Amino acid sequence: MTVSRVLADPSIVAPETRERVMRAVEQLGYVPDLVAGSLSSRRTNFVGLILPTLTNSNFADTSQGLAEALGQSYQLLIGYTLYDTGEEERLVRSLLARRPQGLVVAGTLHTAATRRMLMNAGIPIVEIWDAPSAPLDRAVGFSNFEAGRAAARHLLSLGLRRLAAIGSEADKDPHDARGEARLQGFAAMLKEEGIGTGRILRHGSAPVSYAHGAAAMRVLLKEMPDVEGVFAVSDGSAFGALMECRRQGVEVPGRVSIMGFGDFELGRECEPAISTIRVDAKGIGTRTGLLLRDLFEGRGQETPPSIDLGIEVVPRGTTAGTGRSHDRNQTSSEGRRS
Amino acid sequence: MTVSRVLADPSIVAPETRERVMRAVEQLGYVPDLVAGSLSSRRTNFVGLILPTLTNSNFADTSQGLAEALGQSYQLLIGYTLYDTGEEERLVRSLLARRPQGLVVAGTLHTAATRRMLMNAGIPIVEIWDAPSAPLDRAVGFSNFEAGRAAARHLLSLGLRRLAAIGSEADKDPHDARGEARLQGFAAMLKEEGIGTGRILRHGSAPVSYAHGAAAMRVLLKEMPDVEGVFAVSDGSAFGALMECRRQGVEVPGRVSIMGFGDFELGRECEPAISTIRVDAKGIGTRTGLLLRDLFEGRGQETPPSIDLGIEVVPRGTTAGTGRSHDRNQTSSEGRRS
DNA sequence: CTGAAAGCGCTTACAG
DNA sequence: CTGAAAGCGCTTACAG
Repeated sequence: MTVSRVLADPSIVAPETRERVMRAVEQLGYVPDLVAGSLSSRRTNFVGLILPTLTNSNFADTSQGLAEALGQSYQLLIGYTLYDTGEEERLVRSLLARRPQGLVVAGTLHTAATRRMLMNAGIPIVEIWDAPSAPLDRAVGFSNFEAGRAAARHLLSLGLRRLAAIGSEADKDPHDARGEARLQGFAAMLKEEGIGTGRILRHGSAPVSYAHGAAAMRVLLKEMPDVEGVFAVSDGSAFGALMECRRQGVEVPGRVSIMGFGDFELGRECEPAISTIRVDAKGIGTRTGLLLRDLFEGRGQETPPSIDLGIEVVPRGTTAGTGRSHDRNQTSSEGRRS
Repeated sequence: MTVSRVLADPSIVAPETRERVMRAVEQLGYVPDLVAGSLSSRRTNFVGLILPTLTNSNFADTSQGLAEALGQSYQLLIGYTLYDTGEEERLVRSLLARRPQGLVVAGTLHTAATRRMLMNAGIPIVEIWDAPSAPLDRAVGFSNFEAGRAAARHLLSLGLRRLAAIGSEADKDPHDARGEARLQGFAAMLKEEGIGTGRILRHGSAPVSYAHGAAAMRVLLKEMPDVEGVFAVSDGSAFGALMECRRQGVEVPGRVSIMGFGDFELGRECEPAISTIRVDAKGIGTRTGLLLRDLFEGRGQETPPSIDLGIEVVPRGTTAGTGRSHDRNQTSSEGRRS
């Protein structure tokens, strides 16, 4: 028990004893067993993290941010759902069995059993990558619906009128609820402007990436050859669409403007650079980590349950005006909302 | 203890008792505490995974493969080193404290303390993403040196002679030992062919990605304007180099051929598609997972300590011959080695 | 087939 | 400032 004290807080042990213990630890290569420690102290220092996939630079950034903000004393327990609600339920159950002190979920959060388990877990639950007004417990994110609206508003502000959006199928099981919210925001904005809903193309299943964007663009160019502006629900998909245009000799942004989402490094480094909606992916992780540490230490009760980190429109090389812009709305940025 | 039996193996409990237990479990929402279970059974069912970074699609693929092969009963404990050996040591120590049953390391594996801890851990250690002839314990990967040689051989076979390779600085801490091995293999091949070592440009620090490739290419085009072929140590870097060429109006592959490494989805979907060296990133994870399960169950002792999954040259749109190809070596594939 | 006992390796009070 | 005792919630033999 004295060893335990030396390792936990050396200052409360007499210098001479401390030295003796340290020497023994060194010689034996003693590494304390945190499994036993966790059981005894009822603190595992685990934080569970549930993501749809890790092959998405945004989610990778979020988990890096979370790991950094939690610091060395907490260990992340990561699981992937592949956008499947059944898999998510299995994952929540097995993570909870490890007795994490908090659970961070960017999954689809669907089955009733999942919700019940989360509610009854007795630990802080943080839903990330969306900012619902009434989260299960807490939320850190932004409004995906607003992101879709902002994309539409930007394309409209350039004078473009024949618009489309590409995402994945919404009513199947793997499915991407956040991407769907962006599509709906996009359609809603067009409706507000009284120009129909545009063409909302739900193609293939989540997760969407390069190949998805290329395939969807191929379909779109065939069925709507005069399309002027396209919003893809992720930068990966936007990149695929851009490459498909290049293959078909369709000029971007000359003939069609393309707008992505997520501000991936890929889009910044691409030539032309991809116009996008920036979200602070790493910041979502960092903010979540800080919130959890507060909650673990009994602080943070006054933090609002839903934290909205906002979005920002970033116009770059893949969008351009038609010349006939009769724009009422010239803003290129949503700014920060909270 | 009967509850424990029902949950572990229902068949050994009388049907009636079993039913009673199941009903109670259901009603109470009982989730067994694996922390206590682990301590008692001395099996945590944890597998530690140490990666340089998750923001690299290859490593993300490897971890997905590993997770799938290990299956539901094992939980991955993931840590990032950011290519820093000190961070790696800290990570190994804290992972070992969780008493994993196996440890998978794609880190840089540098400090003496790290090696000592790994040797004394008493669990299977699998080094991945390289296949050294004498691993610490076991290894699953391929030869990075051979990958570099293969890249050089491919560029030479196209008749290109003014060659260069771009990677990151080798003698600092963060540094990428596997990327460096590729550079050295590249230089070695050129030497074998008696045409010097080419220009080996070690620029910036690991990890290398899009922006790195662009910056390195900028430097290279300035100091070696007549360069004919470039090997980048990752497809991310190759993509950045390709974009930089486009910005500067340098035709690829017309004026300069570019070759990457890793066969990222990005390179396949890019236009022109990036010539690369394919490694089976997900397969490395899968193979490692299967090996670990064998070892956990007392099998797999006869498996060779070092498993080489081989590499394959994949010529695509960013490399083309000069016309003056006096190639002795037309092979476009390394095939599978073991 | 089921239950009582011991113990996994720590931490947390509690004495001294 | 340091040590002896109890206990965290399971699993593993061992009896019955």
